[in-house]
Parts: sequence; structure tokens; C-alpha cells
Amino acid sequence: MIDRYNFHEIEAKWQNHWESTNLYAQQEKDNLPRYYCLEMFPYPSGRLHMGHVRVYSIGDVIARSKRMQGYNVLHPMAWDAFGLPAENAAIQHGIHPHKWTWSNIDHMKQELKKLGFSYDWSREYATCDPTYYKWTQWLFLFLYKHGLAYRKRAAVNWCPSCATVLANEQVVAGLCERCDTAAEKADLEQWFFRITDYADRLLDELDKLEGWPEKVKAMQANWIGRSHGTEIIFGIEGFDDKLPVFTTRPDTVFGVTYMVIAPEHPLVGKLIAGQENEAEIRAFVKEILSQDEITRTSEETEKKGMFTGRYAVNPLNNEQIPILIGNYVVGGYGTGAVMGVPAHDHRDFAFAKEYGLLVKTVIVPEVVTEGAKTGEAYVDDGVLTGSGQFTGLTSQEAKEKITAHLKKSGQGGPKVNYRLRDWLISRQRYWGTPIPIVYCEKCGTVPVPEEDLPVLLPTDVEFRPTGRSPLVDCDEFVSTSCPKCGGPARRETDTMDTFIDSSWYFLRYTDPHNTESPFAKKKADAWMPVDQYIGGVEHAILHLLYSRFFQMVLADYGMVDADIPFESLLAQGMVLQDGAKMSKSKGNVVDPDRIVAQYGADTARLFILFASPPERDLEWSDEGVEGAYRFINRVWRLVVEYVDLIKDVPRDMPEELGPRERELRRIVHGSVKKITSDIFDRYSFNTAISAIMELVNGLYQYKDIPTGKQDLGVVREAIELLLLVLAPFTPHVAEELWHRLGHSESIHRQLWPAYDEAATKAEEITIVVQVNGKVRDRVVVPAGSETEAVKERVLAQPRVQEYVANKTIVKTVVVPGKLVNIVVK
RNA sequence: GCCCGCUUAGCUCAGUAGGUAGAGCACCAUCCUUGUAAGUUGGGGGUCGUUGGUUCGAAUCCGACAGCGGGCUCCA
Repeated sequence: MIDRYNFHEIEAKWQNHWESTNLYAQQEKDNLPRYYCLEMFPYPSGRLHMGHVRVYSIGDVIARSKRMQGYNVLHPMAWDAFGLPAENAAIQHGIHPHKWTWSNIDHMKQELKKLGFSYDWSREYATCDPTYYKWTQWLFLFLYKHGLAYRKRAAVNWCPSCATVLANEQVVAGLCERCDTAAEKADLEQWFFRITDYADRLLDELDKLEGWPEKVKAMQANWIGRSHGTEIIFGIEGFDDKLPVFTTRPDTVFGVTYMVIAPEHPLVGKLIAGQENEAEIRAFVKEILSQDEITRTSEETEKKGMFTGRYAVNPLNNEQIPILIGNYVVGGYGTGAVMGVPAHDHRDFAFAKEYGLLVKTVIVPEVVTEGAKTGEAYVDDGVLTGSGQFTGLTSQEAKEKITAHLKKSGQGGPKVNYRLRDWLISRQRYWGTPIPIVYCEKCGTVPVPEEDLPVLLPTDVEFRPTGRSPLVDCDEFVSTSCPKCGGPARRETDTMDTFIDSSWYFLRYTDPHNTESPFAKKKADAWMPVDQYIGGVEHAILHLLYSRFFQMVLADYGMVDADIPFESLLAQGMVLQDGAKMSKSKGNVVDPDRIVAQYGADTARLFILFASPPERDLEWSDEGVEGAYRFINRVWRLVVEYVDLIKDVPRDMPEELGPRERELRRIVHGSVKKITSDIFDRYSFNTAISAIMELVNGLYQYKDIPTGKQDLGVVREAIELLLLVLAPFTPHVAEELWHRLGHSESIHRQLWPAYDEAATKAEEITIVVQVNGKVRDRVVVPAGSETEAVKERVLAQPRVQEYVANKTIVKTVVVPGKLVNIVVK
């Protein structure tokens, strides 16, 4: 009976064994150095996809290899369980979100277990569970208490398909990031978190995040969009109102020939009132406002403007300039008004041409170049002209002086502008954390007292796609009494953005069963910040920015010491099939369950880690999976065939080894050295696996020697090292073979192997011989040969003689242990 | 328009102080089984995107250019 690789049996056996022996549960007591390895938790959508398999495989290699290095590793898993799909399932299929979510969690948990990931399941939780969202509510009140949560009426993004408002971060290029529907504007009273209070720190402290990819940091910096400039307050002819603008080019202020305000600017109504073409202007404004954001801000959309009939006054030269309403001015950025300087801004130039506005040059190049372009704006810095007392200054000097002048005269001054806006957290949906606020006729807005938490989400509600939360119609939820005066009151019916749930979930893992607080400071401090965080780059702004914000706030108010959530971040690439991201709509999805059923978890994991470096995209390949499977079989046969021979062989190395044994040890120890640095220094798992494959090839070659002439001690050492370095990648087969070799303790409790540096050194070295930089020959010399001796050997070579004959040797370059280059003329 | 990444064998990708271009898959041959399936050993195959430069020597460092991919963008 052939002993074949039966992954079904092996994987089930060890998964059960690991679980029953609590192999991966954290021991809080021990005094080993701690390591917190975390992958982004999944939304329980129903089934795992390859992206999940990839991120969790990467995390598991890190967790397992760190454990082998002697760390006390925290490697938890939980569920990001609030969200729209659950509610949509309720509307479409009549399944309650609670039931839908929990049945998905059950299924996906089984899938994760079948993949053999080393999670400490004792720390599992779901964000939709009251024992979790109680603390999400507590944290909302914490922010409220510190003035960081507030309610205001504002023009907000509305997704008609999701039937809820969205934060700015959740609108990508004008589209809802979840469903790609064009976002609309709505004027609503909503709850916000004051993330803009932290704008400077969120930007400046990006530098602290040394273990983060530059790309992610650049995206966050871009999003925060800090811009240093000047505020200039223009007057309005015939009105007391002022018209402030923000500009980064105060040096061009003498070139302002018009003003443009956004159609949603608060002064629009006042300015156009009583104009003879008021109706026409109103129609124009209405038309622009009816457009969705993408159309309006598209590069192709024509810039349109209309004169209001009013004039602004330039505070520096008292010139009167027309005020226009323009479609290209965004109401929400800066002051919603811009000064038009057609001579020195491309957009203004095009606009001025179109509407016959004046072009007034106030900056000239410092060095006048011949054939300077006419007919377009000069946008670079230069020297001021026609700018009153500032004429003759360079742009740089003028920016400072003009800003200072404005400040002194109370007409403006330095100003910092941000693109980042406060985080809108209200959602008009059911399946989320209720906002713990009560509205009382007498007392106004009243936070729910801590002892009354959690505000439970009612289960008995009706799901209809009405565009408002089912909670609105749930009278027993809405009607309550005021915690302050006891009088009749209404509950807030909006729920929180689910990104709040995930902005602190990494803290909950450190103390998941706490019933007194979200987490004990002592426990959080023992683990935070997360040493290695792993997830998709699609969260570069949203989740990663919000989490940084939360952590800063919590650190500021003494909840935790660490002020950054994640020390290092690994942004893993996508899983592609035929060059495109796997998606149901494209029909190019590979089902992980099928792969695991057909080849086993070890093969699935090995392939996915071998096919690409973690941070790069991965092209799915059925042949590649087949190859990984064959490799595991190759390891299996190798070890199984040796087991009886080497099981009882002593481990100590004999003093004298033959040349083939020394060669095998060189391969083995050299491989372990490379694998060690690939895993721990570079997270280069694909090359580590490649080195393991070469190691196996080396073992097979040694196996060709007749058994009687093999040194089984060397073989035993080689095979044990092979299994140890394989353990983080293919944990089941490594464990099985480890035990077959006679070990009784888990391979996942072993220490990472040290390698014998001396054994990695070759005794004979092939020296490459170059003549004028071209490879002409190679010679074999003993390791550590003297430079002069090598030189002599090389020059004595017949091939070298041929090339050197009749020529002068100009120079001989010797790289010890590697090559000799003879330069001839 | 700006920023980032990539370009190496038929395919997917390594190449870590500039010094012999490499793994896996695929392909061909070999042997073993020759009842499939699997397995063993060996082999072919690359002007390292193009082009200048630095160097004794460049896939590697520097400068242009091209192609592909990603991110940001009427942000005043």
C-alpha cells in the first residue's frame, strides 16, 4: 500500500488537534516579547473570496514565523458585521439582517478554519453584537463629551441607491464608493465627528509611520489637502457684506479683474435681488445646482458664468470689479468665492476670454525670454509690475508683504485651507449602531447616560426601501423619556457609519470580553500599537485615516498610550484573473472552497504566497496551483521514503564529512539563511518558497546516491530544517511529517532554526574570468585563495592566453571569491 | 496636467552593497511504470522596453524617451 499524500485526512486531523489543544490561544501571563499581527477583519458577506485567502495567508505566515522566533503573538479574528448588504438582503429576500449576518459568519468561520489559520478564536466578536456596539456607543458619547461629535444642518452627499447620506471619503469621483451610483446633494441635519480638528496632526504625523508604504501616506496627505495661502477680504459696492476669498497667489492681487462665486454661495440671493434679469440668473443658478457633482466638476464641462450686476472692491487698489456666478467654483471649498486673475491662471484666462473680461498682467518673468508666449497665462513666479507699492518685488517677497499688509489693515491675512472636511457619521439605515442620543422638547439634545447603554437595536421592524431608517416607524424605539427631566422624548433614529465600528476594533481584541469599558488601558497598552497590519490598499484613506483619528483622540484623553494604531502596514495587491480583478459581474471568480476541496488548504496557501510578492497584484493560474500541489507531493514522498531510515539516527554531526555531504549541507544551510532573511527582513514569501524548492531539489539529488553510501545524519538534519521552514506556509503537512519523524510536540511550538554559517561556505569557488568585461573563461580555485595566486592561475589559462596575446595588460581587477577581469589594449 | 509603480525565458515572477541572468509552470527528451494516473533525471529557450552617461565591468546606478497599470485633479 503506497503511503500517498492525503490532505483531507491530514488537514482535518491537525485542525482538530490544534483547536482542542488551544495551540494559538494567547497566554497573557508569559514574559515573552509581544507581537500583534492583525489582518483587516472581513465583512460577513456570505463566502470567502480569494482576496480574503490572500490577506489571511500572508498574515498567518507572519504570525506563525514570529511565534517561531519566540514572540508571544496576538493574532485574532472577528467580524465587521454591520452594513448595508444585510439590510438589502432583508428587503430583497425577507431574511432578517440579524439572521442573514449570523448565518454568514457561521459559514465563513468554517471556511477560515478549513484554511488552517492560526487565530486565537477566544477573542472573536462581531460588531453587530450588543456587547460590542455598546462600546461603540460609549465611544460616541466619549467624543461628544469632548466636543468632537456635533450635529449641524449641511449640504451632504446622498446616495439614492443606498438611501443614505455618505461621508466625503465615501464619495469617489462623485460616485458612491459602495454602489457606484452618482451621489446627490441633500440639505439635512446630521451628526459629524470633528476630524478637521486633527487635520494638522493627521498630516504632520504621517512622518511617524515609518512602516507604512509611501503610496498610502501620499494618498492620505493628498486627501487632507492642506494648502497655505492668504485670505483677502473684498468689499461689495453698495453693501456692507464682505466677500472673502482664499488664494495661494496673493502676489497677483493687483491683476484681479473679476470675482466668481459659487451658485450655492450664501450671498447669491441678496446680490441678485432686484436685478432686471433676476429671473434669468435664478434659472442659471438652478440649472447648475441641479447637476450632479461629476457632471459639474468634470474636466470637459464648459466653464459657465453670469454677471450678477454687482461689483466687488479690491482692498489693495479699490478697483471695482464685476461679480459673477460660476459653475466651476465649489461651494464647499475655501470661501466658495474666487478672485479671477486671467493673466496668471490658465482657467481664469480661458474664462475671461469667453466672457470678454479684462486681462491685466501684473507678473513678468524675472529673466525675460525671447519669444515669450502670448495668448496664454503666465502662471510661474516672477517680478511684480503695476502693483502699486509692491511693484518690483519678486513673487515670493510679494506674497509675504501683501499678506502682512492685508493683516495689518484688517483686510485678510495668512490662512490655511484643508480639503478634509468633518466626518459625517449619520446613516439613514437600520443595520448599524444606534446613535445614543435623545431629543427632549424641554432639554434639547441629551446624550443617553452611560448606565443605560447599550441602546438596543429593535429586532421587530419592517424593512421597506423607503429611504429612511425603519427605526423611524418603530414607535417603541422612538418614544422614550428624557434621561434628564423624565418628560416625553424621541430617540435619534439614524445609525452610525460602520467605519466607526472598525475605527477601534483593533483595541477591542486586546480585551474582548470586558463588560466595564471598551478595553482596559493596561491590556491595550500591553499590545498597542499593532506591530504589523495587513490589508487592501482600497482602505488607504477611509478606514486607515479614521483609525488614526480615533487612536489620536483616545490617546489624547488618556484611554491608551499609543497615539498611532498601526506601526507597520502591508498593503497587499489584488487577486486577478486574466488581468482583471475577480468579480461576480465579470464571471472570473475562483471559489476558494473548490480549491481547498480539490487540493487542500496547504496547496491553496502555498500557491497564493508563491505566485507574487505580497504587495503586488497576483495573477491566478490553475497551472500554478497544480504546481504547488505537485511540490507538496514531492516533499511528502521525500520525507515519507526517508522516515524509517532516519527516524532513529542521532542528531549530532560527525567530525568528518564527505564532499557530497558538505555540498548538501551547504545547500541546506544556505537555503535556511536566505529563507530567514526573505521572511523576516523583506516579507518576500515568494522568493522564500522558491528557495525551499531549491532545497528540495538538492535533497533529491543527494537521494540518488545509493542508500548505503548516504550519511543519514546529514539527511535527517536537512529534512528537519526543511519542515521547520515550511511550517509557516504549509502548516498541516509540515506538522504531519514532523510527527512522523518521531516528534511528539507540535512543529508550531518549535523555534525558528538557526543555520550554520560555516556550512554555507563553499570550499571551492568558481571564479569568472573576464577580458575587457566579457566572460571568457572560468576557473575553480579553493575558497580563500590569495589574490595573487588566483591572478596567476587565471593568466595561465590557455583561453586567457589567446585573448591576451599581442596585447598590453593595462589593469587586472580581482573581486575576491568572485571574478577576475583583465583589461587589455 | 501632477505623483507613484511596472517593463527580465512562451506564461507568472525572482534577481537583496554593480561582478557567471534564475525559480515555478509550459515545452522537448530520458528513465520508471507501461492498466491508467503519477513519478525520476536531463535539456532547449532571454541583444534584461529603447537610448545616452558613469565604470575595468550595468538587468542593477544616473539622465532622457516609449509602452502598460494605478492614484489625485476645475482646490482657487
